Amino acid sequence: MAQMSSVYRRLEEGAKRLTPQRELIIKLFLDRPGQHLSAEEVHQLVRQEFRDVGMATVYRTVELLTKLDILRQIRFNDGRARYEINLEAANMHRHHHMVCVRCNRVEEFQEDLLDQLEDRLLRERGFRVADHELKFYGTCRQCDRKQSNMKPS
Amino acid sequence: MAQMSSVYRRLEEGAKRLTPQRELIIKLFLDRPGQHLSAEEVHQLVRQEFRDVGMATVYRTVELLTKLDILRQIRFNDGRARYEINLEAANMHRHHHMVCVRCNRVEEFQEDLLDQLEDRLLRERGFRVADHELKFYGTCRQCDRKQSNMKPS
DNA sequence: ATACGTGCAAAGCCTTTGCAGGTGA
DNA sequence: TCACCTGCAAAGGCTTTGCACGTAT
Repeated sequence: MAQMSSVYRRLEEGAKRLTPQRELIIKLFLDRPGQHLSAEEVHQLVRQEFRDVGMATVYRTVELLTKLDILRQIRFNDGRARYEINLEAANMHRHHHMVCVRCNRVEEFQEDLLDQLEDRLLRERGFRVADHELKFYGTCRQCDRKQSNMKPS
Repeated sequence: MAQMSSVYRRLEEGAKRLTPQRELIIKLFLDRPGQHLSAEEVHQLVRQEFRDVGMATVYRTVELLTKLDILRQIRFNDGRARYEINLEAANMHRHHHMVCVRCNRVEEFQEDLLDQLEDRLLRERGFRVADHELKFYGTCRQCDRKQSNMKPS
């Protein structure tokens, strides 16, 4: 798998070892492209295969992987950090998030629209964009329907 | 001041009292449009005029004001919540943020570009956007210059 | 041998909550 | 009076750190 070897390479370049714990955590994310796991969720999943992994290891690993650009940290407004695999480094398009404020599900969408905006920020404001983050909060289709269905009653 | 009376009205509609502490906190934000204060910063500022205000009051107040749409909660990636006055309710344009990853300064910009995107999300995905949030991370003009100046050395 | 990694427990932030006392309508 | 507010202290989450013990090179 091309993604895997790229991940390994980046670990080596960072002079870091590929331990079983790290490998498992990386696989977790590779198996779930587009999922946004909290440290605790990662911990639970890892434990299913490896009983005595500590939270500290999970935190240290996701921090490491984020520094190596293998993961990306996201924060929705629930106060806890979440992580997703950085597919951009694997030549995928950047994506953004739609957070349903009723069911808390997170959907994604692709968008290139921001490129022109970033150019403008550089020209007009001298701000050189390295990364961006776009989130929509609202109601997803299902929740929207439920709400409509309830109105007649 | 038109903004003030609108704020008072919203407090009353929420059946809430305008205590000295609350008034001070609101004024803090009105005096600093476009600043993003953490609870602790608010606490320090409030204390300059009112020695014995507790953190709990600050937290309870910003939570209340956020529910009343007087403030808006934002989270940059430093783990703590920040608050800014919601000028939209005072008929100002929505704005977004550019966070400089070197000096941590936060600049703002206006943007309407997202409207068409929101329309598309509704049509194509059934997602009804209520709120959105766009952040750019990068280097501001000053930090960018410093970096360029250092290269020759 | 030596630097790196790990689990555990403790400590550190930021934030929320319980409570007894105070305050405004 | 009575619901609302407050400060204080304690408790709650999430996250980081110290430490002694492993482990790969």
